[in-house]
Amino acid sequence: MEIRIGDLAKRSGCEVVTIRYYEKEGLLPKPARSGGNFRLYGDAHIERLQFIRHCRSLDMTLSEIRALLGLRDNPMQDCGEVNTLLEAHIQQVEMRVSALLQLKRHLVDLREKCSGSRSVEACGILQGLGNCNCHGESATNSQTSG
Amino acid sequence: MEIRIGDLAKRSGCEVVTIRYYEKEGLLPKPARSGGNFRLYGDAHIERLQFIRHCRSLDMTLSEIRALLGLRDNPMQDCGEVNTLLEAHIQQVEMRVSALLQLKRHLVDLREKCSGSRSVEACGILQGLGNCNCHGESATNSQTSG
DNA sequence: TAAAAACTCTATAGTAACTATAGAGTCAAG
DNA sequence: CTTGACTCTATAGTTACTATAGAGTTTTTA
Ligand SMILES: [Zn+2]
Ligand SMILES: [Zn+2]
Ligand SMILES: [Zn+2]
Ligand SMILES: [Zn+2]
Repeated sequence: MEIRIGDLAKRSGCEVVTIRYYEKEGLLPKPARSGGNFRLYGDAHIERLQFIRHCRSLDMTLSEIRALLGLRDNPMQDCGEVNTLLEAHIQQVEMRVSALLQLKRHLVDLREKCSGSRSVEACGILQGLGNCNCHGESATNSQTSG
Repeated sequence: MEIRIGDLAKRSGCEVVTIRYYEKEGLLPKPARSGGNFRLYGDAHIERLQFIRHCRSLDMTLSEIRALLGLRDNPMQDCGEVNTLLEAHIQQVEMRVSALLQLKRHLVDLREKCSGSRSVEACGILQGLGNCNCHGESATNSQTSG
């Protein structure tokens, strides 16, 4: 039961180019090839790709996923590392959420500063963006982007 | 009162290379140069960079910031567009937060599935990552990354 | 005054996880 | 036998930077 890359893409909800990209990155093993040099995938590939996509839908990085796949490929090990990785990922998500919530409070504050349609020059939003004391004194590099 | 790029970096909490990058991207106008070809900045640059950094700390993209700077540079306009842009940004943040919260519930679910230290092969976490029905039937491409 | 340290310059490549494009080859149907 | 759908490789672009190389400038120090 061998399928081509387009079918694998449909089954996994993953674009064809992305599958080739995962192969290049070493997450998916190189599949067999047909006479015409087309990739041919079997059940193991399908399942592995679904695993990867599931992890991606949980916002894990490819490097985290690589680590999980590595553990999965050595099934005799203790699963403590799996727990550690998951725990670290949960904490990252929590931190990101609280950063975004703080950021949103700030944005909503800013929105209040415009009391209707007037000139850009007088708009409290742009003024608030220019000279702001909401982060403390000087502009800090408290980046939250990722 | 002209300062060099290193001083501007210190004042704005922004790296030197980033300042040059903003110049290349057209967010900061090209400054005057000294005899030795060093960039020389004045008050207008300092204020403009602080504006940019403030917007960045609110997770705005450079393209959003470019739009705001464009409005700021034409002060006679109606400020409706500023409001629209801010509103759209707030909504993006809200969507990202709710996506992350959903994701976190999922991760916490998964964490429950391991009941202590055993082999990777038997670990409920890895099994949960492999065959999961939590998103519905097949893996959907409900990506939340950005 | 000369050497050393600190700063600045340009240009280029790398990061993450893809997406888009060009140009050629393969396969099934009409 | 041609059309269309699919696949192949290789390369460049995306975002907002970061890192590096190699050279020139300014300031500090001996
Ligand atoms: Zn306004
Ligand atoms: Zn602020
Ligand atoms: Zn376990
Ligand atoms: Zn799941």
